[in-house]
Amino acid sequence: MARSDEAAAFFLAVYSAVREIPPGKVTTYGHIAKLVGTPQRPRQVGVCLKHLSQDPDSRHNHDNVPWQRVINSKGLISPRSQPSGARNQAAALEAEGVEVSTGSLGELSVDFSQYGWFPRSLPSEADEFDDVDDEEDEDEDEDEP
DNA sequence: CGCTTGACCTACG
DNA sequence: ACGTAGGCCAAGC
Repeated sequence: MARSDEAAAFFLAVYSAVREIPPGKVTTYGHIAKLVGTPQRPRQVGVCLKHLSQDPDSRHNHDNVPWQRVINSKGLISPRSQPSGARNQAAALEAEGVEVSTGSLGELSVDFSQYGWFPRSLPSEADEFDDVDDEEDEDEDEDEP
């Protein structure tokens, strides 16, 4: 198995995981990284999405992968380098029905307690989350020794 | 062909 | 609660 294939598999895994995110919900890069089996490589997830947005001809693009539903662990949208991208992502999230709060510095924050999609119980994703009532469905089908 | 940056996260001080 | 440090891999220069 060549490393290139591994990388490609990682890309596909990320796209697949992101695609699993239901509309109106958001998740973090770290969570996606865990879902793909690489909890120690959240950056690559972002890299995948970045290339994804510039790959309209590829099998995976904006229309196929809801990259906008992926944000950082702080509950804030990564400003990439310019607020344009983050702002666009926020707009897309709002279009999905996700409420995005804008800070004075132009920071876009999303409430995980409301729109956070987290299959399987994950450790402290955020800090200030005491009670999270179950509302969505949950599936467990993997194998973890 | 090698160094730097980056849509990040967790842990430690 | 915030700042710093370490890790990890790919794309860009």
